[in-house]
Order: sequence, then C-alpha cells, then structure tokens
Amino acid sequence: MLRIGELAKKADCLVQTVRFYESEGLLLEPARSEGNFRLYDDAQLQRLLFIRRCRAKDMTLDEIRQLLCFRDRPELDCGEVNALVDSHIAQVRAKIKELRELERELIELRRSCDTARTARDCGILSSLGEPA
Amino acid sequence: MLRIGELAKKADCLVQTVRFYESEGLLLEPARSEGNFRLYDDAQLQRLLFIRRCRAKDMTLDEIRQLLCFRDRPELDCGEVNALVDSHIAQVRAKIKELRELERELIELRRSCDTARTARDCGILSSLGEPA
DNA sequence: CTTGACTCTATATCAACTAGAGGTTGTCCA
DNA sequence: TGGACAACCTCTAGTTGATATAGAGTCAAG
Repeated sequence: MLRIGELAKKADCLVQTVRFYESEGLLLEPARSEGNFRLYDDAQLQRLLFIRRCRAKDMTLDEIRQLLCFRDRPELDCGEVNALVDSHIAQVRAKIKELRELERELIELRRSCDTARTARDCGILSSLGEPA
Repeated sequence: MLRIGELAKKADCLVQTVRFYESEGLLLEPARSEGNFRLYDDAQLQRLLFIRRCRAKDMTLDEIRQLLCFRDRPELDCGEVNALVDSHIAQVRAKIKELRELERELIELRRSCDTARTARDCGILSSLGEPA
C-alpha cells in the first residue's frame, strides 16, 4: 500500500492534485491507516495514471469522468468512447484554426508599426484604437 | 453621456463585464448621475472599445493594462508595445505547435479503436491504460 | 524526547468573466 | 398619482484545473 506522497510521485503530480481528483470523484476514497493517512493499492495507481494520461491529452475532467465510467463497465459498448475522442479531436482542430486566424491578425497588427516611434504615432496603438 | 447598458451594447459586451473592467482598473471610475448610475463619455467608450479589440486578439488583462499605459502617455517610446505584440505572437505560435502535436497524438489514439466493441476490448481505453 | 518529513483538513488564489440575490432609480402609461 | 417594469446598484458565488497556504496531527530515526 502506497501513501499519497509515493502515489503522487509515481504519477508525476502533486499530492494536492491527487486529493483534488478524489474530491472531484475521479478517484475513489482510498483506505486509511490507523493514523488517518490515505493508503492506495495498485488499482488506484493505475486509475490515477489513466487520469493523468487523459489530462496529458488535454481532456477535461468531465470527459475523463465519462471514460472512467466505461473503464469501470467492461461489458458496455465502446461507441461512445470513440465518439468522445472524435469530438475532442474536432475541438482541437477548431482551436488550431482559430489560433491560426489570430496569428494572421496579430502579424498584420505588428506590421502596422515596424519602427519604434512615440506612442502617439504608434501604428499598433492606433490600429487597436480604430474599428477593425 | 451614456449609461452602462448603452455603453456595453456599443462595445458588444455585458454590463457586468464593464463593471469588472472598472474593478480591475482598466476603466477609470466614471461620473455618476444623481441616482448613482454610471455615466460615460465618448473617451470612456473609446477606451472600452480598445480593451475589447485587445481581448479579441486574446491579450491578457495585464497585457492590455500595459498597452493602455502607453495609450495614456503619447510621449513615450513605443518600442515596448512592439515587443509586447511580438511576444504575444510567439505565445500564439507556441500554442499552435502544441495543439498540432496533440492532434497527432489524438488521431493515433483514435486509430487504436476503429470498430465499436465492448469497453473491455476498446483500443482507446487500453491505450490510455498503458504507459505511453 | 525531540527533530523533521510526511500527512491531515480547510481555505484562498489564479483568469476573465458570468450569474444571481436583493434592493434602488427611472420611465412610461392609464 | 400610481403602478408596472426595465435598467441600474452592490455584493457574493461559481466556472476550470489545479496550486498554495495555515495550522494541526502522525510517525520513524537518533
């Protein structure tokens, strides 16, 4: 049985983060020692590692909650899991598109003041002061 | 003189957002009517529009605070403004790069389960359950 | 028996809003 | 003049995914 500090180290996260996941219902309440310390077994560690791998893929805690639900019920059809990942990919793509457009706008803004001058004559400040 | 609702409409934002910017020191405290309603002149409107245009470019309130500082002091050299925009562009580019890598990872993850099966045999769930 | 590392709970903080409660002011119409 | 209703006021809490702190308790080594 692992104490919270050892568990956190194995999952490369902070002790507070583990407690936070517990409070969010992602990790089940672990056993406790006589002195009230949390004690984790390997199944709990695997569950935490699963959560951390999902977070590394930038899934929200809500999405992870859904995935854990399927992980806990092996007899269910995994179609929803696939759909969840598909929609996550779509979100990431939408964000990339948005940021590319933003990059374009910022480059244009930057071009409006290529030489240093006084703020009064700054092309950037005046661009931001006018309707797009 | 505009009341807060009219001001907000012209800047296409919520009334609460205007009050929030005031509390954050981005907008100066406006005049008040006899009945304690906020009253804005055109200069305040232009300032709010400036803030909203910066936000549309995803600048943080701290970055905007810096830009407003230059906007308020026309005699200053605008070199820092240019630098701020440059660094903002760099941040956006870094984020795009990060998201592209994430997209790649998610597509690979998605490929691990191309057909619907039970959760037990789901390639996605098992990929997320194993070390990368 | 004390030091120090670890743990416990509870609370506050971050960004940039957004939403609500509960009360006041202003305006319109009969 | 009165009553309805919109718009305004302040204050507080919630969002996301943690992170940071305070103040107290536990435990092993020296």
